[in-house]
Amino acid sequence: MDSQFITQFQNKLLEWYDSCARILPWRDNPTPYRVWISEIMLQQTRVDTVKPYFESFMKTVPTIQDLADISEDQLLKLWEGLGYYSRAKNLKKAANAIMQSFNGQIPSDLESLRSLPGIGPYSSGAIASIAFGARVAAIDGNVLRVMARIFANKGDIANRLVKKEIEDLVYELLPTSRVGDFNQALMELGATICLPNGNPKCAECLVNTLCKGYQKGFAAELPIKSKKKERKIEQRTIFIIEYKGTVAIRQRANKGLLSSLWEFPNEVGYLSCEESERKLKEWGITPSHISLSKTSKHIFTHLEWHMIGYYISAQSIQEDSQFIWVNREQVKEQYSIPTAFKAYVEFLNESGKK
DNA sequence: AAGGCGGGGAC
DNA sequence: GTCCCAGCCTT
Repeated sequence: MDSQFITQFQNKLLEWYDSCARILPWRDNPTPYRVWISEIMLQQTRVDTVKPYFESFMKTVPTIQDLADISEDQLLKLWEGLGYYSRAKNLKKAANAIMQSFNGQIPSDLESLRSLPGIGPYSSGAIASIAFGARVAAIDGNVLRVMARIFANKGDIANRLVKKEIEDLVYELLPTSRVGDFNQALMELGATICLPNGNPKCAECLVNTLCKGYQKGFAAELPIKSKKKERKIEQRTIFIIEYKGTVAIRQRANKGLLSSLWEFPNEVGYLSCEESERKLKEWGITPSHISLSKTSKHIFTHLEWHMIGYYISAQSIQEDSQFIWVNREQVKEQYSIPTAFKAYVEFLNESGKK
Protein backbone atom coordinates (compact mmCIF):
# COMPACT_ATOMS: atom_id res chain seq x y z
CA MET A 1 0.00 0.00 0.00
CA ASP A 2 1.20 3.51 -0.80
CA SER A 3 2.68 5.12 2.31
CA GLN A 4 1.15 8.48 1.43
CA PHE A 5 -2.28 6.86 1.21
CA ILE A 6 -1.77 5.30 4.63
CA THR A 7 -0.75 8.59 6.25
CA GLN A 8 -3.63 10.48 4.66
CA PHE A 9 -6.16 7.86 5.68
CA GLN A 10 -4.94 7.82 9.28
CA ASN A 11 -4.93 11.61 9.56
CA LYS A 12 -8.30 12.19 7.95
CA LEU A 13 -9.99 9.43 9.90
CA LEU A 14 -8.61 10.52 13.27
CA GLU A 15 -9.38 14.16 12.50
CA TRP A 16 -12.98 13.22 11.74
CA TYR A 17 -13.14 11.11 14.90
CA ASP A 18 -11.83 13.95 17.05
CA SER A 19 -14.59 16.26 15.88
CA CYS A 20 -17.47 13.82 15.49
CA ALA A 21 -17.01 10.97 18.00
CA ARG A 22 -20.15 10.21 19.95
CA ILE A 23 -20.09 10.67 23.69
CA LEU A 24 -20.48 7.17 25.12
CA PRO A 25 -20.44 6.06 28.77
CA TRP A 26 -17.54 3.61 28.33
CA ARG A 27 -15.39 6.22 26.59
CA ASP A 28 -15.43 8.18 29.83
CA ASN A 29 -12.74 6.67 32.08
CA PRO A 30 -11.88 3.73 29.80
CA THR A 31 -10.37 1.35 32.36
CA PRO A 32 -9.70 -2.21 31.19
CA TYR A 33 -12.72 -3.41 33.18
CA ARG A 34 -15.10 -0.85 31.68
CA VAL A 35 -13.76 -1.49 28.18
CA TRP A 36 -14.13 -5.25 28.64
CA ILE A 37 -17.72 -5.08 29.89
CA SER A 38 -18.72 -2.65 27.15
CA GLU A 39 -17.16 -4.76 24.41
CA ILE A 40 -19.00 -7.88 25.56
CA MET A 41 -22.30 -6.01 25.76
CA LEU A 42 -21.71 -4.51 22.31
CA GLN A 43 -21.33 -7.90 20.61
CA GLN A 44 -24.09 -7.95 17.98
CA THR A 45 -25.86 -5.25 19.95
CA ARG A 46 -26.40 -1.60 19.11
CA VAL A 47 -24.82 1.24 21.07
CA ASP A 48 -28.17 2.76 22.07
CA THR A 49 -29.39 -0.58 23.41
CA VAL A 50 -26.26 -1.09 25.50
CA LYS A 51 -26.07 2.34 27.18
CA PRO A 52 -28.60 1.82 30.02
CA TYR A 53 -27.40 -1.74 30.67
CA PHE A 54 -23.80 -0.56 30.94
CA GLU A 55 -24.71 2.17 33.42
CA SER A 56 -26.66 -0.09 35.77
CA PHE A 57 -24.09 -2.86 35.43
CA MET A 58 -21.31 -0.55 36.55
CA LYS A 59 -23.33 0.58 39.56
CA THR A 60 -24.13 -2.97 40.69
CA VAL A 61 -20.91 -4.71 39.63
CA PRO A 62 -18.16 -2.06 39.72
CA THR A 63 -15.11 -4.38 39.92
CA ILE A 64 -13.83 -7.75 38.71
CA GLN A 65 -14.00 -9.02 42.27
CA ASP A 66 -17.70 -8.06 42.43
CA LEU A 67 -18.26 -9.90 39.15
CA ALA A 68 -16.52 -13.00 40.46
CA ASP A 69 -18.68 -12.85 43.61
CA ILE A 70 -22.12 -12.11 42.15
CA SER A 71 -24.63 -14.95 41.78
CA GLU A 72 -25.49 -16.10 38.28
CA ASP A 73 -29.19 -15.39 38.92
CA GLN A 74 -28.40 -11.81 39.86
CA LEU A 75 -26.15 -11.42 36.84
CA LEU A 76 -28.82 -12.77 34.47
CA LYS A 77 -31.30 -10.35 36.01
CA LEU A 78 -28.93 -7.49 35.13
CA TRP A 79 -28.72 -8.91 31.61
CA GLU A 80 -32.50 -9.38 31.28
CA GLY A 81 -33.69 -8.26 27.84
CA LEU A 82 -30.19 -7.69 26.42
CA GLY A 83 -30.07 -11.09 24.71
CA TYR A 84 -27.30 -13.62 24.02
CA TYR A 85 -27.33 -14.63 27.67
CA SER A 86 -24.25 -16.85 27.40
CA ARG A 87 -22.33 -13.57 27.33
CA ALA A 88 -23.28 -12.96 30.95
CA LYS A 89 -22.32 -16.48 31.99
CA ASN A 90 -18.99 -16.26 30.17
CA LEU A 91 -18.34 -12.88 31.77
CA LYS A 92 -18.51 -14.46 35.20
CA LYS A 93 -16.36 -17.43 34.17
CA ALA A 94 -13.79 -15.00 32.79
CA ALA A 95 -13.84 -12.96 36.02
CA ASN A 96 -13.07 -16.13 37.98
CA ALA A 97 -10.23 -16.96 35.59
CA ILE A 98 -8.81 -13.45 35.90
CA MET A 99 -8.85 -13.69 39.71
CA GLN A 100 -7.24 -17.13 39.64
CA SER A 101 -4.78 -17.01 36.75
CA PHE A 102 -4.09 -13.33 36.15
CA ASN A 103 -3.74 -12.00 39.68
CA GLY A 104 -7.01 -10.07 39.43
CA GLN A 105 -5.77 -7.97 36.51
CA ILE A 106 -7.26 -8.10 33.02
CA PRO A 107 -4.43 -9.30 30.75
CA SER A 108 -3.19 -6.92 28.06
CA ASP A 109 -1.86 -9.33 25.44
CA LEU A 110 -3.97 -10.76 22.63
CA GLU A 111 -3.35 -14.41 23.44
CA SER A 112 -4.25 -14.19 27.13
CA LEU A 113 -7.37 -12.15 26.38
CA ARG A 114 -8.36 -14.67 23.72
CA SER A 115 -8.13 -17.48 26.30
CA LEU A 116 -10.94 -15.96 28.38
CA PRO A 117 -14.51 -17.20 27.79
CA GLY A 118 -16.54 -14.87 25.58
CA ILE A 119 -13.50 -13.05 24.17
CA GLY A 120 -12.85 -13.88 20.52
CA PRO A 121 -10.82 -12.35 17.70
CA TYR A 122 -12.69 -9.05 17.65
CA SER A 123 -13.05 -8.45 21.40
CA SER A 124 -9.42 -9.35 22.16
CA GLY A 125 -8.27 -6.80 19.60
CA ALA A 126 -10.68 -4.17 20.85
CA ILE A 127 -9.66 -4.55 24.51
CA ALA A 128 -5.92 -4.75 23.75
CA SER A 129 -5.99 -1.63 21.58
CA ILE A 130 -8.56 0.53 23.40
CA ALA A 131 -7.66 -0.29 26.99
CA PHE A 132 -3.92 -0.96 26.58
CA GLY A 133 -2.87 0.81 23.38
CA ALA A 134 -1.56 -2.34 21.71
CA ARG A 135 -1.06 -2.03 17.96
CA VAL A 136 -3.59 -4.66 16.94
CA ALA A 137 -6.71 -4.65 14.76
CA ALA A 138 -10.30 -4.93 15.99
CA ILE A 139 -12.41 -6.12 13.09
CA ASP A 140 -16.18 -6.17 13.50
CA GLY A 141 -19.05 -5.96 11.01
CA ASN A 142 -18.57 -2.21 10.65
CA VAL A 143 -14.90 -2.51 9.80
CA LEU A 144 -15.52 -5.29 7.27
CA ARG A 145 -18.06 -3.10 5.51
CA VAL A 146 -15.92 0.06 5.59
CA MET A 147 -12.82 -1.74 4.31
CA ALA A 148 -14.73 -3.62 1.61
CA ARG A 149 -15.88 -0.23 0.32
CA ILE A 150 -12.59 1.61 0.73
CA PHE A 151 -10.77 -1.07 -1.28
CA ALA A 152 -13.72 -1.95 -3.57
CA ASN A 153 -13.45 -5.57 -2.48
CA LYS A 154 -16.23 -7.65 -4.03
CA GLY A 155 -15.44 -10.81 -2.10
CA ASP A 156 -17.98 -12.45 0.20
CA ILE A 157 -17.09 -11.18 3.68
CA ALA A 158 -18.42 -14.42 5.17
CA ASN A 159 -15.46 -16.11 3.50
CA ARG A 160 -12.43 -16.71 5.70
CA LEU A 161 -9.91 -15.76 3.04
CA VAL A 162 -11.69 -12.47 2.32
CA LYS A 163 -11.70 -11.67 6.03
CA LYS A 164 -7.98 -12.39 6.17
CA GLU A 165 -7.35 -10.08 3.21
CA ILE A 166 -9.19 -7.29 5.00
CA GLU A 167 -7.42 -8.00 8.27
CA ASP A 168 -4.06 -7.64 6.48
CA LEU A 169 -5.19 -4.30 5.04
CA VAL A 170 -6.27 -3.02 8.47
CA TYR A 171 -2.91 -3.99 9.93
CA GLU A 172 -1.16 -1.99 7.20
CA LEU A 173 -3.33 1.00 8.00
CA LEU A 174 -2.90 0.89 11.79
CA PRO A 175 -1.07 3.97 13.12
CA THR A 176 1.77 3.61 15.62
CA SER A 177 -0.03 5.76 18.18
CA ARG A 178 -3.72 6.22 19.04
CA VAL A 179 -4.49 2.70 17.82
CA GLY A 180 -7.56 2.42 20.05
CA ASP A 181 -8.96 5.66 18.66
CA PHE A 182 -8.20 4.51 15.13
CA ASN A 183 -10.06 1.23 15.62
CA GLN A 184 -12.99 3.02 17.22
CA ALA A 185 -12.98 5.57 14.40
CA LEU A 186 -13.30 2.81 11.79
CA MET A 187 -16.28 1.36 13.66
CA GLU A 188 -17.78 4.78 14.29
CA LEU A 189 -17.56 5.56 10.58
CA GLY A 190 -19.41 2.34 9.83
CA ALA A 191 -22.06 3.04 12.45
CA THR A 192 -22.80 6.66 11.53
CA ILE A 193 -21.68 7.34 7.93
CA CYS A 194 -20.72 4.21 6.05
CA LEU A 195 -24.14 2.65 6.71
CA PRO A 196 -25.24 -0.82 5.55
CA ASN A 197 -28.12 -1.86 3.30
CA GLY A 198 -27.08 0.28 0.36
CA ASN A 199 -27.40 3.47 2.34
CA PRO A 200 -23.95 5.01 2.90
CA LYS A 201 -23.76 8.78 3.38
CA CYS A 202 -20.75 9.14 1.07
CA ALA A 203 -21.27 12.88 0.60
CA GLU A 204 -20.63 13.42 4.32
CA CYS A 205 -17.67 11.07 4.50
CA LEU A 206 -14.30 12.72 5.13
CA VAL A 207 -12.38 9.83 3.57
CA ASN A 208 -14.49 9.52 0.42
CA THR A 209 -11.60 10.78 -1.72
CA LEU A 210 -9.64 7.74 -0.52
CA CYS A 211 -12.52 5.31 -1.11
CA LYS A 212 -12.22 3.12 -4.22
CA GLY A 213 -15.80 1.92 -3.87
CA TYR A 214 -17.01 5.52 -3.89
CA GLN A 215 -14.81 6.49 -6.84
CA LYS A 216 -16.01 3.50 -8.85
CA GLY A 217 -19.60 4.27 -7.95
CA PHE A 218 -20.59 1.02 -6.27
CA ALA A 219 -19.80 1.61 -2.60
CA ALA A 220 -23.48 1.15 -1.79
CA GLU A 221 -23.46 -2.35 -3.29
CA LEU A 222 -20.73 -3.49 -0.91
CA PRO A 223 -20.03 -5.62 0.94
CA ILE A 224 -21.20 -8.77 -0.79
CA LYS A 225 -22.83 -11.15 1.67
CA SER A 226 -24.30 -14.59 1.21
CA LYS A 227 -28.00 -14.97 1.98
CA LYS A 228 -29.31 -16.19 5.30
CA LYS A 229 -31.56 -19.15 5.65
CA GLU A 230 -35.13 -18.73 6.76
CA ARG A 231 -36.45 -19.11 10.26
CA LYS A 232 -38.27 -22.10 11.65
CA ILE A 233 -41.73 -21.47 13.12
CA GLU A 234 -42.72 -23.11 16.37
CA GLN A 235 -46.16 -23.07 17.97
CA ARG A 236 -46.28 -22.85 21.73
CA THR A 237 -48.85 -22.78 24.49
CA ILE A 238 -48.07 -20.63 27.53
CA PHE A 239 -49.70 -21.21 30.92
CA ILE A 240 -50.23 -18.44 33.43
CA ILE A 241 -51.14 -20.40 36.53
CA GLU A 242 -52.12 -18.56 39.69
CA TYR A 243 -52.47 -20.06 43.12
CA LYS A 244 -53.24 -17.98 46.21
CA GLY A 245 -51.69 -14.81 44.83
CA THR A 246 -48.63 -16.52 43.35
CA VAL A 247 -47.78 -17.60 39.82
CA ALA A 248 -45.88 -20.66 38.57
CA ILE A 249 -42.49 -20.18 36.91
CA ARG A 250 -39.65 -22.58 36.17
CA GLN A 251 -35.98 -22.31 35.21
CA ARG A 252 -34.89 -23.30 31.72
CA ALA A 253 -32.10 -25.82 31.12
CA ASN A 254 -28.49 -24.76 31.56
CA LYS A 255 -27.81 -24.95 27.84
CA GLY A 256 -29.32 -23.95 24.54
CA LEU A 257 -31.90 -21.25 23.92
CA LEU A 258 -32.40 -18.76 26.80
CA SER A 259 -30.43 -21.07 29.05
CA SER A 260 -30.94 -20.67 32.81
CA LEU A 261 -33.54 -17.97 32.39
CA TRP A 262 -37.00 -18.24 33.96
CA GLU A 263 -40.25 -18.81 32.12
CA PHE A 264 -43.93 -19.53 32.55
CA PRO A 265 -44.79 -23.21 32.05
CA ASN A 266 -45.21 -23.83 28.32
CA GLU A 267 -45.47 -26.65 25.82
CA VAL A 268 -44.69 -27.04 22.14
CA GLY A 269 -47.80 -26.90 19.95
CA TYR A 270 -51.24 -25.34 20.37
CA LEU A 271 -52.98 -27.30 23.12
CA SER A 272 -56.77 -27.45 23.28
CA CYS A 273 -58.55 -26.76 26.53
CA GLU A 274 -58.90 -30.51 27.17
CA GLU A 275 -55.23 -31.19 26.40
CA SER A 276 -54.30 -28.36 28.73
CA GLU A 277 -56.36 -29.84 31.57
CA ARG A 278 -54.59 -33.15 31.03
CA LYS A 279 -51.20 -31.42 31.15
CA LEU A 280 -52.13 -29.58 34.34
CA LYS A 281 -53.10 -32.88 35.93
CA GLU A 282 -49.66 -34.26 34.97
CA TRP A 283 -48.17 -31.30 36.79
CA GLY A 284 -50.30 -32.01 39.87
CA ILE A 285 -52.37 -28.88 39.45
CA THR A 286 -56.14 -28.89 39.97
CA PRO A 287 -57.71 -25.94 38.16
CA SER A 288 -60.78 -24.12 39.31
CA HIS A 289 -60.86 -21.96 36.19
CA ILE A 290 -59.32 -22.04 32.69
CA SER A 291 -59.63 -19.35 30.03
CA LEU A 292 -57.70 -18.21 26.99
CA SER A 293 -55.50 -15.20 27.75
CA LYS A 294 -53.80 -13.78 24.68
CA THR A 295 -51.74 -14.68 21.64
CA SER A 296 -48.25 -13.38 21.02
CA LYS A 297 -45.39 -13.70 18.54
CA HIS A 298 -41.70 -13.50 19.28
CA ILE A 299 -38.96 -13.49 16.64
CA PHE A 300 -35.52 -14.87 17.40
CA THR A 301 -32.69 -14.81 14.87
CA HIS A 302 -33.31 -18.36 13.69
CA LEU A 303 -36.72 -19.16 15.20
CA GLU A 304 -40.23 -17.78 15.63
CA TRP A 305 -42.51 -18.59 18.52
CA HIS A 306 -46.21 -18.26 17.75
CA MET A 307 -47.86 -18.44 21.13
CA ILE A 308 -51.32 -18.86 22.59
CA GLY A 309 -51.91 -18.52 26.30
CA TYR A 310 -54.18 -19.92 28.99
CA TYR A 311 -54.95 -18.29 32.28
CA ILE A 312 -55.52 -20.83 35.02
CA SER A 313 -56.67 -20.31 38.55
CA ALA A 314 -55.54 -23.28 40.63
CA GLN A 315 -57.59 -24.84 43.41
CA SER A 316 -54.75 -26.97 44.71
CA ILE A 317 -51.14 -27.78 43.78
CA GLN A 318 -48.77 -30.63 44.59
CA GLU A 319 -45.74 -30.04 46.74
CA ASP A 320 -43.24 -31.78 44.46
CA SER A 321 -44.15 -29.69 41.44
CA GLN A 322 -41.32 -28.74 39.07
CA PHE A 323 -42.36 -25.11 39.47
CA ILE A 324 -41.74 -22.44 42.01
CA TRP A 325 -44.58 -20.17 43.03
CA VAL A 326 -43.76 -16.50 43.31
CA ASN A 327 -45.69 -13.24 43.56
CA ARG A 328 -45.87 -10.55 40.89
CA GLU A 329 -43.28 -8.39 42.60
CA GLN A 330 -40.74 -11.21 42.50
CA VAL A 331 -41.42 -11.85 38.82
CA LYS A 332 -40.59 -8.24 38.17
CA GLU A 333 -37.70 -7.69 40.56
CA GLN A 334 -35.97 -11.01 41.07
CA TYR A 335 -36.24 -13.46 38.19
CA SER A 336 -34.78 -12.96 34.73
CA ILE A 337 -37.62 -13.55 32.24
CA PRO A 338 -36.70 -13.31 28.54
CA THR A 339 -38.50 -10.83 26.32
CA ALA A 340 -40.25 -13.70 24.49
CA PHE A 341 -42.68 -13.83 27.44
CA LYS A 342 -43.23 -10.09 27.60
CA ALA A 343 -46.90 -10.27 26.58
CA TYR A 344 -47.62 -12.69 29.40
CA VAL A 345 -45.76 -10.70 32.03
CA GLU A 346 -47.94 -7.77 30.97
CA PHE A 347 -51.04 -9.95 31.11
CA LEU A 348 -50.14 -10.91 34.65
CA ASN A 349 -49.67 -7.28 35.69
CA GLU A 350 -52.98 -6.27 34.12
CA SER A 351 -54.90 -9.07 35.80
CA GLY A 352 -53.30 -8.02 39.07
CA LYS A 353 -54.65 -4.48 38.94
CA LYS A 354 -58.25 -5.60 38.98
C1' DA B 1 -17.72 -24.07 7.29
C1' DA B 2 -22.14 -23.86 9.20
C1' DG B 3 -25.50 -23.30 12.65
C1' DG B 4 -27.14 -21.82 17.33
C1' DC B 5 -27.69 -17.98 20.04
C1' DG B 6 -31.73 -12.34 21.55
C1' DG B 7 -33.62 -8.45 20.77
C1' DG B 8 -34.51 -4.28 18.52
C1' DG B 9 -33.97 -0.30 15.18
C1' DA B 10 -34.32 1.36 10.52
C1' DC B 11 -36.32 0.91 6.18
C1' DG C 1 -41.53 -8.12 5.72
C1' DT C 2 -35.71 -7.58 5.44
C1' DC C 3 -31.19 -6.47 7.10
C1' DC C 4 -27.91 -6.34 10.58
C1' DC C 5 -25.93 -4.81 14.67
C1' DA C 6 -18.40 -2.93 18.26
C1' DG C 7 -19.38 -11.81 17.66
C1' DC C 8 -18.54 -16.16 20.08
C1' DC C 9 -18.99 -21.00 20.66
C1' DT C 10 -19.93 -25.65 19.27
C1' DT C 11 -20.14 -29.20 15.97
